[in-house]
Amino acid sequence: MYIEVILPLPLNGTFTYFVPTEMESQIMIGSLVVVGFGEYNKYHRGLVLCIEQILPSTINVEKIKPILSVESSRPAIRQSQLRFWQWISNYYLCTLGNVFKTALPSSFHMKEKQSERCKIIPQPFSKLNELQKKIFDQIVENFQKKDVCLLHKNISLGEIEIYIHLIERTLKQNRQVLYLLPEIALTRQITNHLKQFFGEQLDVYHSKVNLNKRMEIWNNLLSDKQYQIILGVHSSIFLPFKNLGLIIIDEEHDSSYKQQKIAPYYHARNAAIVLATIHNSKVILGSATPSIESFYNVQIDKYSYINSNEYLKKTKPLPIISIDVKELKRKRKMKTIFSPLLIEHMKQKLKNGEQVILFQNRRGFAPCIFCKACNWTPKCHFCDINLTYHKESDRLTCHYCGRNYLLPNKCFRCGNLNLQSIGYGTEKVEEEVQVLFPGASVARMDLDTTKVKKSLKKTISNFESGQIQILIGTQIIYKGLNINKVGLIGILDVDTLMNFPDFRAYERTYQLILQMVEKVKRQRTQGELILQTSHPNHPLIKIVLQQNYKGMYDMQIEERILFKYPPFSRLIHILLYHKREELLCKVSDKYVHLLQEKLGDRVVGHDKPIVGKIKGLYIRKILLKIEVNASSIALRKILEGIHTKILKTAGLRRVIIHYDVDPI
DNA sequence: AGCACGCCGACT
DNA sequence: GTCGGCGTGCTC
Ligand SMILES: [Zn+2]
Ligand SMILES: [Zn+2]
Repeated sequence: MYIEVILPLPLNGTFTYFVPTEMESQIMIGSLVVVGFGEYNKYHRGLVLCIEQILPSTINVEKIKPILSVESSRPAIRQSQLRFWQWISNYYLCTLGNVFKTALPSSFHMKEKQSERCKIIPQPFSKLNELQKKIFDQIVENFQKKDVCLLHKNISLGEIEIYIHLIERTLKQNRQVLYLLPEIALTRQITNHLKQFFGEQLDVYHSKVNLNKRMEIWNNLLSDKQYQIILGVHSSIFLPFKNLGLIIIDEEHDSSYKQQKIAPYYHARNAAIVLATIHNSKVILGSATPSIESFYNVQIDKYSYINSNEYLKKTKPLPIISIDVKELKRKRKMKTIFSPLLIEHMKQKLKNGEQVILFQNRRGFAPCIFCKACNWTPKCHFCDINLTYHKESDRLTCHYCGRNYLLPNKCFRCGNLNLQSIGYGTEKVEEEVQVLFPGASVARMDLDTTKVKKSLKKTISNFESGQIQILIGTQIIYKGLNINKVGLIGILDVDTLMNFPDFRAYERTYQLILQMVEKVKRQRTQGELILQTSHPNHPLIKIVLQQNYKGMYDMQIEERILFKYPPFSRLIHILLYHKREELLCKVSDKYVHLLQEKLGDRVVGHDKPIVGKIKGLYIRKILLKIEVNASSIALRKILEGIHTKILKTAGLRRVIIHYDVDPI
């Protein structure tokens, strides 16, 4: 007996192995086998894709090796999952081996915590209030017509109660539920809440859950033992569900849903919607700031829509103040990075016993230092980027490769001793706060402070208990920080957020600020937001001040139409990496040429990305804009053809090629 | 991807 | 002489 297996490698196609007679009875399609691969017979786990009694004539008999053992005779995946894998591999332009590798719980990350297993007696469901009931009924009604419903959340809605009732309804129909969240840090609260009602029926699945537990969840789902609820992050879309009835995708706008590290670079929200069609399942997308894409799908009647704001009586909007720092600088009133008004409000809030959060999405002390005489700036030797000065470690650090450098005492180019810094990160904010508010207890929360074990948890609990008065942080403050006595959030530099060179920058900025607004509104304390910007009259700032989602959408959708950006096209980034820049340019030109032959003006451009070199590899980026209704299989064939052509060309073997479909 | 083999320049 | 970077072939 011979079998074709998928191996967890970025190689196209399957590999043929021989099955010794004594193992034949254990082999089924979907079984897991252990095989030796390559000259050293490296052990790999393989998935049986098909079984043959006779050897296919295309392969040399002598090459064929026997399998070493059967790891799992029972199929490890369901038939429907294979179709899903195939879709992922075609759409996200990767091999089935890539999908196989990410889909199965791997024993790679061995550092795990013990999962606590406490018996909980399920409580009766709490009753929905009038509004929640209304929305629940509306969702159920919408599901009759459309499979996907976008729920535009509002803080006073209490959507979790609605979700709980929808879950219960689905379980009653003997169908499974997948509840997706963008980040592990957000699962804890929801777990605790859901456990109260669903007890053992709920399982949590993500990479911090220990491997045994993950295997147990996988096997339980395979053996039809119970109908259950899975709460998890992106990877849980690969679990062997038998019969999904509902997928809840909460915070659907969050870009963490997009896998960035290894192929397949899938978007879990979009993939989950495809998974839902395979299962004939319903989908709820929840967000207070829906993504442009999802809201557009509402406009074209693909998704149904419920705006909870329409059901609620108008509450007083949270005060947001914008401060014109350009004007203040001109009048020389910006003595620090804080405007006088911000300082005034901070003093007031602290006097009231309230807390203050200062947001600056940049860690370190200064993002760039330069020579006053000749403008020289220290750069990373391996990356094309300025080094960030970190005062605490007194080093220059590259944020792309992590290398540290000693601080130069003079300019390397002209020897001048006068080195200055421009811009500011959280460390500098912290320092200035300590000068301005000498008595206050101040903490900083960024990648550098949270790298230390348990320090994130400690800072969070110290802040929540009120011991910390002023918290300075990067985006990390979104991770599981509950606030209840915050009187003021100051966004110190809205301009860098807005001016980020990406067509989604305005959408992101809006979402980031309005998510803060939602956080502040959730608490009893009346809070406010202060935005420091140089463009107080910018349309986006005005829209943010009005807290006008539709305004943001209208403004953005116009731009998307004009420049044919998503949702009016599909973007694909082809990223080329190589050590030598000249060679890379040549490949890039050739690649573009070959692409243009087949795809014409869908090849929009190729250039150096903002950071043109990372970890010693130069980078070129080719941008494709593809029609939304184009066949991904046809496209895959074209790209595959060009890919092999390039790699077969003499001298270009070592070029690394990555496809990023629907890049974020 | 990851490994071995073989080629060529450069360094003790 | 030999070490190491780099191109190439190959994995059932
Ligand atoms: Zn200089
Ligand atoms: Zn670097």
